[in-house]
Amino acid sequence: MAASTLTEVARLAGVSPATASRVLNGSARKPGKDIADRVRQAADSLGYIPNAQAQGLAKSSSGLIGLIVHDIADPYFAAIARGVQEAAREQRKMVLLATTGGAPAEEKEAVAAFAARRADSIVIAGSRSSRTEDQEDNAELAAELDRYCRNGGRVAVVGHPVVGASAQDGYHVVAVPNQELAGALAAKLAAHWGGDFVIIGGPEGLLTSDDRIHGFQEGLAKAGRAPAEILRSSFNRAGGYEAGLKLAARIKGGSTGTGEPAGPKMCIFAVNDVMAIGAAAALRAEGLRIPRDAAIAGFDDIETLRDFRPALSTVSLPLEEIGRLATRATAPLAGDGDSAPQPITGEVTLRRSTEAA
Amino acid sequence: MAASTLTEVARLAGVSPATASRVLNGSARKPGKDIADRVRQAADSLGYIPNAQAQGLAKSSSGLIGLIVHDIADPYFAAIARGVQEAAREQRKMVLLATTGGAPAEEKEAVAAFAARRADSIVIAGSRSSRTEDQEDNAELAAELDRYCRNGGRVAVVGHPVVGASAQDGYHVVAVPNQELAGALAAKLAAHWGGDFVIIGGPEGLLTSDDRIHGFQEGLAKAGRAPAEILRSSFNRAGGYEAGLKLAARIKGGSTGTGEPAGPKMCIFAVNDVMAIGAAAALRAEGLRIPRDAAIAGFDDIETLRDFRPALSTVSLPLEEIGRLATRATAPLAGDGDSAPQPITGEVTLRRSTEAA
DNA sequence: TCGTATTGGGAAAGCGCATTCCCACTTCTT
DNA sequence: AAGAAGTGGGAATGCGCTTTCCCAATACGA
Repeated sequence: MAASTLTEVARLAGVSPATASRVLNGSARKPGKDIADRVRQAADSLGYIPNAQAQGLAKSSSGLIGLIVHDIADPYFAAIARGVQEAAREQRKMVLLATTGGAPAEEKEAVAAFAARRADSIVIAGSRSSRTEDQEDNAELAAELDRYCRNGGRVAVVGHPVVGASAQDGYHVVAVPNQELAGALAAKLAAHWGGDFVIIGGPEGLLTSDDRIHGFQEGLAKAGRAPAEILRSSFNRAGGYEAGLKLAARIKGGSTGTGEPAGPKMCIFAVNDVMAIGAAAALRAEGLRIPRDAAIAGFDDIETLRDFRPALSTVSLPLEEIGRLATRATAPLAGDGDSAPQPITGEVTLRRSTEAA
Repeated sequence: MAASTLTEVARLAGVSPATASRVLNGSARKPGKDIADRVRQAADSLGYIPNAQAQGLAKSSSGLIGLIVHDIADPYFAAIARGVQEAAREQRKMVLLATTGGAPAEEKEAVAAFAARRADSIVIAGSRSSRTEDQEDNAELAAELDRYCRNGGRVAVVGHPVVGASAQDGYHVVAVPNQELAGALAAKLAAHWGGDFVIIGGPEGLLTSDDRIHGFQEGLAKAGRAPAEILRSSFNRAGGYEAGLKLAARIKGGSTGTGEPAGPKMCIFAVNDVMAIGAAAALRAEGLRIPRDAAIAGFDDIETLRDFRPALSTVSLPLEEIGRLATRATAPLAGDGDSAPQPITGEVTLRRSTEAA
């Protein structure tokens, strides 16, 4: 038994497919009440479910929102995804998910796939890369997005515009003030932390990471502090752990042999919470304690990580809201309010992990 | 400028649409090399992207996999989603996401929506409910799934079969041995824990929760221990916290006033990690320490929570693998190996949180 | 009363593609 | 060398739906 079609419903109800279509799937013209009832009854006696593909083909709009993330299991993206999902529901659309690991080439594929499915809009989350090795892929991604936009697609990207994408109609950027916030964090930290600062960053060229590093250094400078040393590693827990190990060795190297590290305590800023947690784990594994032996701060304020002890100082970002806003920005009706910059604000949240002993 | 169509490509290449279709979108018949090249060239000079909707309509299959979860931001589901996503990629399909908060009525909606989009298969993660209030919705969900299956859809459900769904062709269940594992956890815990056990469970009728509770009690019984008291609350962190507060009061109630709780220490089993973390946070907020004042164990071994201190004893579940297997089970080719039960195995993982002082 | 709007339903033409059938042509077979 | 088998391309149909256009029937004003 194949799914029943509109035509079958129409036949059962004794009307034309056109009429059936009009009553079942919202149309401007509303057929008479009696006829409508007959059709509706026929429809659910047959268990009719409209074929969205056919509908999409006919009115060239699919009711789909494409979401591109690096990794859906990363709580950062998961939180954004929840927001997107919520907004999608408001718009009565479904979300199509693509995970790319952050590679521009994959992102381009995803955009093409979304375009193929005639997704009404695309939301791209996740850091952009400005590495030279990604340059070509970025260009292709930009081209793909361009074409998608020109064909009436709407796209919103979280954080930075795609490198090389021309600002276009239907192209929105939800700007996240990474730099400012990192600066604010540095300022607050500098206010009651006398020691050196070290930054654990992602690979060079990861815009989000670079912005946060940059902002942090700026904040330090404004506070009259020397710039922090920068350790680069991968943008995830493993990267944080690895960097943490290095720092632990250094901290212990200055030890006086009493088991107590010597020298001024170090304050570590990891460019995201997950890395910070990794670094903290490494320190702990090396027998160091936080904040006794070193302070540590992250960025994002991931919900799942809030129960971590010592509580992590970080910058709270309204991730879910970001997802929601990005999605709403792509809603057709949002267009008239035009590209009013929806301002995302975060908040420096100091907790136990950076308390001076 | 609208997206270019196959016909336009064909015209540019000077061939018929049929030929163009054959060369561009895999067909059994391969046109001559020279013609193929011409077509391909025309295609990418026009930036042709096949319209997946039209393709789907024509061959009635969409290349879509529907995934139903309670909440994508819950790390449990996020992990499963990652597995699904991976498997989908293997099958060169995209995943369509629906979040339902666990309500059977919403799940039914989601299935209908997936059916409308002609998703090739549906993966349902998340606990089933057997509550009487959900009975009706469950029946409707089952009916919807039934219909979907009869129309050639394939579905896999993680954990328990949907209540009332008839075992059918194309209907797979990825069974998770919650009960056995909970029993094994109880056994191990009982082996070196003399005090009382308390279970923090989800609402009654949540099958996953009930199974874990049941299995735990069984394990206790086999070890010759009295059954544990059961506290019910919601299946998330907040629920765990709430229950933890109650338990904290109880623990402190027995206090001798020295700040040290008196009486035999209590071992808490929360039916999932997130609840366990919530409970632990509550105890800590009340000034209690783990495992000094109480032991606590969870279930799932959520990756993000592994850095939590004291390290949480739990049952490791291969969440990602579960998602992968569920998705693969719905792959057409997986059908010939028939419904060979893919056995999921977990592992009791004892860590610091249940160490006797 | 006739003629003009207006309403309400049906017929038909796509939407963009896959695919079946058909036809012209080449390559073996005996 | 003539017919059979095979090859490679095009015409046409249909997937299930929306929508424009058309037509009959009713409503209205003069």
